[in-house]
Amino acid sequence: MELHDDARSSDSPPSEEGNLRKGPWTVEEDLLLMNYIAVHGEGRWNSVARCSGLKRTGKSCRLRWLNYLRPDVRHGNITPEEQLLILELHCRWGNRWSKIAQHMPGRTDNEIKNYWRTKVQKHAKQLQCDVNSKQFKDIMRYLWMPRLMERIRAASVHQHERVVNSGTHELVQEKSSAFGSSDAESFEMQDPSAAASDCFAVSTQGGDHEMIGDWFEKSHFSTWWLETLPSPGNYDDVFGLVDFDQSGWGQSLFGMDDDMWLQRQQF
DNA sequence: AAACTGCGCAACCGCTAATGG
DNA sequence: TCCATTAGCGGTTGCGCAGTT
Repeated sequence: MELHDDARSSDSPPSEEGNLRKGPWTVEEDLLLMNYIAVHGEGRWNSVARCSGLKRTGKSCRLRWLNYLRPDVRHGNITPEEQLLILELHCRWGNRWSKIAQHMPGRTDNEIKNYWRTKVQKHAKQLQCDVNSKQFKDIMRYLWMPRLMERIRAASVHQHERVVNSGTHELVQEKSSAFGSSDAESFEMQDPSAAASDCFAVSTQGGDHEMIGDWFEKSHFSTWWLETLPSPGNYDDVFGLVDFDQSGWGQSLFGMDDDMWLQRQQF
C-alpha cells in the first residue's frame, strides 16, 4: 500500500524496544514472513517470529499475514453488495467483526471494522444520533439498505442489457445457471444472510460481482427485507429530525456521484 | 504557499478464549 | 484441575495524504 511504502522509505525507522521492531513493515520483512510461511505454513506465530529471523512479535506476524500478506486478501473499494452485507450482518451480530468477516471472503475483520468506523459511524455522527440508536438503525433499514439494493439491481439490469445487446446470449444463460436453478421462485430464503454469503462466495471466487445482482433479482432479497421489517409507517417519523440538505449526508452516505434518487424523495 | 483539518488504514494494545502439558 | 502458552478478537492509536482555509 502506498501509505506504508512511503513510510518505509522515510528516514525514521520503526521503534525498536529490546531489539523488537514495531511500526510499519518493510518489504524485506514481508518477504521474510511470506517465504517462511510458504515453507512452514501458517500458525504457531511465536515460533514464526522466532525462527524466521524477524524481530517482531508473533502477534505482529500473525496480523501482518492475515490482514495484508495472505494471497486471498482483497483491498480497495467496498462494493455495494459488500456494504449491504456488512449492514445486514452488523444488524444481526453487532461488532462481531471477525464473524462478519467470515461471511465476506477476502475481507478482513480489520477492514470491515475500519469501514464501519470511518463510514457508518461518521454518518451517524452527521445525523447527530448514536450509531446504535433505533433512529439510525431505521435509517439504515429503510433508506440505506433499500438504496443499496436498488443500486445493485440497477447494475444487474445494466449488465444484462449490455450482454444481450452484444449478442452473447449464451453468457446470460451461463450466469443465470451459476446459481444452481433457473427457477427464481424455487430460491428459498430460509437464512438470508447465509444465502447472501453463499452468493457472495460464488461471486468472489468467480471474480464477477454482477452475478450478485442476478442473485438479488432471483431471490427477491429486497422483498424479503421489506416483509421482515416492522411497518415503517411514515418516514417523516424517522427522518423528521434530519436536515438532509444541511448535513449533505445523502451524497456521502450512498457514495453517489449524482444522487438523483435522493432528490426524488423530496425531503 | 503555508497551515490546518479530517480521513483512511495499518498496526498496536489489552483482554479473553482455547489449548496442551 | 491448574497453569502457562498461544491464538484470536475488538478497541484504539498514529501517521501519511488530500482537501480546505
